[in-house]
Amino acid sequence: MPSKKSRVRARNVQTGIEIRRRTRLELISAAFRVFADKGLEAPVIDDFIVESGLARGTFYNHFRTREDILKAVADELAWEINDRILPVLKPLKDPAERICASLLCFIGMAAEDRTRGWILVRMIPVVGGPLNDRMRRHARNDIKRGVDNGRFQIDSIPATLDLGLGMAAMVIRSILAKRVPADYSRIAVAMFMRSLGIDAKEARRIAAMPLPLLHSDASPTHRK
Amino acid sequence: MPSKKSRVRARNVQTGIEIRRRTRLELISAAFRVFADKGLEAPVIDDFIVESGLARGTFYNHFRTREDILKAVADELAWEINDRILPVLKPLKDPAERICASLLCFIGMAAEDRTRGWILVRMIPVVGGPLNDRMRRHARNDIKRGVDNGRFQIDSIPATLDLGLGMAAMVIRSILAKRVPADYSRIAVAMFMRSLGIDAKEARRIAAMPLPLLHSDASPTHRK
Amino acid sequence: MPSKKSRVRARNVQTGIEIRRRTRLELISAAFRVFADKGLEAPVIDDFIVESGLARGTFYNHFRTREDILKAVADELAWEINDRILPVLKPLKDPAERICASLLCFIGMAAEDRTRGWILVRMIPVVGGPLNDRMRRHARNDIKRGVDNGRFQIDSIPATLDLGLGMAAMVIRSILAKRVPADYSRIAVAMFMRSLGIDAKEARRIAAMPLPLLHSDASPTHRK
Amino acid sequence: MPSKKSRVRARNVQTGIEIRRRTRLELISAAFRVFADKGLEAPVIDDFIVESGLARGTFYNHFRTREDILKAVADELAWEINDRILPVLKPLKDPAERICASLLCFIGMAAEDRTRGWILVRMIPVVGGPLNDRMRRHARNDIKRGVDNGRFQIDSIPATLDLGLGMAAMVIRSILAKRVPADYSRIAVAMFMRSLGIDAKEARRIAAMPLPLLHSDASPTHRK
DNA sequence: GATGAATGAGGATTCATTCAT
DNA sequence: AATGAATGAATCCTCATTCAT
Repeated sequence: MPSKKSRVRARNVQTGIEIRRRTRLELISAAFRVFADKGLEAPVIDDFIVESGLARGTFYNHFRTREDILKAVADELAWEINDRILPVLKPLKDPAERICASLLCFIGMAAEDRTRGWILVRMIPVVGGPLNDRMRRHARNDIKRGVDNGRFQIDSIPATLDLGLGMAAMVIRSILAKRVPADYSRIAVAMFMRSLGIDAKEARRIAAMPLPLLHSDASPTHRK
Repeated sequence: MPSKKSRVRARNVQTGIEIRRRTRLELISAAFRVFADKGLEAPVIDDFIVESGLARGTFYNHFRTREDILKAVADELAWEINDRILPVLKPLKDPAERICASLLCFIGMAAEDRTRGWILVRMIPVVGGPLNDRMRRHARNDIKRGVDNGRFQIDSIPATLDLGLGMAAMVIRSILAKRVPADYSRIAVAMFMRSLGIDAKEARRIAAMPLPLLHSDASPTHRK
Repeated sequence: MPSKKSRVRARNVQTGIEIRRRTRLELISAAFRVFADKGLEAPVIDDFIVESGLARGTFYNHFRTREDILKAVADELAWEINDRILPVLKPLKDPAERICASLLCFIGMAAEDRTRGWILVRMIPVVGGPLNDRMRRHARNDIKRGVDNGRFQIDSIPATLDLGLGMAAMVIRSILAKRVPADYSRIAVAMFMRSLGIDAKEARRIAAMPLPLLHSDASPTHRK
Repeated sequence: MPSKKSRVRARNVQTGIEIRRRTRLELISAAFRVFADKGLEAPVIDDFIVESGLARGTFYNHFRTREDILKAVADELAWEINDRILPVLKPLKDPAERICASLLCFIGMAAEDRTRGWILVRMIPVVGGPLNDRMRRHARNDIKRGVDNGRFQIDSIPATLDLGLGMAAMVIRSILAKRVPADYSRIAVAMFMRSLGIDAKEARRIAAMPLPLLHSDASPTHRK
């Protein structure tokens, strides 16, 4: 049985770790806003400090460079997106439907929050693929299963990813920068489905699937 | 009839403009070499000055920031690319072939020179469309003609551009960053053709067209 | 009788001189606006060039330094002010009235045009006395005559000038910067008259003299 | 009762603030010496850094421009002047004597040190009134009391301030720039007193009051 | 005489990083 | 762990001046 002293010690350590975690999250969230505001290259470490209201030294207690914190922000983002996409994918079996749903959710989430959207637009060409390993695994699996069961006819999985991601980045960009029709993302995703070998009619049908919180279904939050 | 004075004046101005143009070009060309050498982020304005052999003030007479001169380099690049694509397009009548050739040439030229490639990858999401008006006009015309003569079935021209450009950017990126097969760009472009409604076999056939100086045909210069 | 040739030559020279004079005036007038806008120290030569629309070299054909053109502007100003004050003084014999009228006109002209006003406020402490010799001569003469005929009792002419000029500068400043009553300058000048030995009632009477275009009589042009 | 942690924290913050204050004062004092040495316009930021022995970045942590630090120096000066004037005023009850003493001390201190003098001459038209709130309060109170007890007959308090400050600025300027008699400031202040309604003889009597360290009593430091 | 392109010394400014508290 | 003052190398930028046309 642990002594009283060691229990107190444990709680203190616990609290310390907890505080540290929170400080870290505050820095990440501030950095998120800063990157959204100024792009991925312009920000200087001072911007993160000012936005977070924390001290200069605190930043260096958690991150060493701008690149470091950008990575943390991107990671945070990828997890958020995963968390929103997975429940939607759960009931879907057809690889075509799963990929379509993933892309629509992805685009939808980006369009729903300008900050998040611009970070993604700027990050996709930098990262050059799905934002984290979990996403990458899911994408590859779905594509492979579609190929295996004859739903897709494609010559290269990397090329498929390039096409899908490139499309997504440009569509998000268009939604953020221009006036586009409400079903713009569905049109673009349907086109992409055809490049996998799905015929036009079927592609349109799939891309019309009902989804929570899509750009096409609800007017996006337009915060600057 | 212009007076002697005004003629002299005109010549002086002309000469001035000519000198200015040349200086500007020299700066742009030096900047291109610098970007090639150090990447897109590292260079400082001093690098452009040293490389060009011109004066510090001269740089500021022509550009205000690093971003500024990068944009000028990209613009110059767009014109070069146009100049390379147009002769290739000349003999082609079929809109599908024309679009395919444009994309292949574009990707090919980008892949052929790492500097050029990274500049393009970086500029595409910034510009959000064809890199200059001439390119944009050509692209739109070909798509429209394809739609009119029944070659393409698409629901949105902007979505088509987003798909094509996004694909191009990511493919260039993959060629520059990863090991990809020699015919990678042809595979990706063929996929894109299918999203326009071209059937798979035909798409592959078109994408296999012979072209001068393509990534598939000549190994790219791999300077870092 | 001059030959035709020499007459043409004469006209040309005449025209040349005329053009030069006009260019010079244009530079001075541009500088006037610039000094008013940015103060006496901030402007750089480029500001004069941009404001005038003339060429860099042209500036150097007429002036060598910023100090040079400031002097020219001040001179121009002094002449303008003289030209407005002298006709007003002409009918006045009493030195008290003459000095009062001079100060009121001076303040009035400064208040009437913000540009002119701020230049004067900024110049008075720099010049430290009447703006040019003609003004200085007039002021001294009037003070001396007032002393000689017993109208003024003062112990020092320089101190009198310091008091008058200092008052004028601060009053102009107040009119330009704060809300002051319409007869503010008349109140201040009346106070100044008392320091010369004029009794209060008389001072107020004199300071109430009718004058053309005074801040107290007509609402000033408030151009920025 | 504050926890040990918060007490430690408080001390740390306290110490930080203390250090910051000291650094700031060191910069201001170095700047004063630099202004004394080179005049008000010539110094460049590097001069302040070298003179203070602090780092370049430290300057920018406290001030943004040369004008900024000049203002800080002037402010410091205003406090010093207050501190010198107040003990002199203490025994004086008569508002006329108090105002007279204030002006004489003010002019005297300015004349006593060229740097201080030129800074004041330059700041007065910029600030347009007493240099800080304490001075302003004192001046207004004395004027009001003089009006209330019938010692002064004036029509406007702001005009009185304009007259007094304008006079002081120009008198300081004259003392610094020209050869003037030893009792110059007393003559000018006596004139000013008359404009408040004090009769000539009384004005001269008051202005002759004995004062410590006046221009008339000690020859000023004439460093350029 | 007017023009405006180029020049480069001189000075201003930033910002990643350290470190005592 | 958090803080924030100080640091100074690296970099940016201005602007008076020249000079060929």
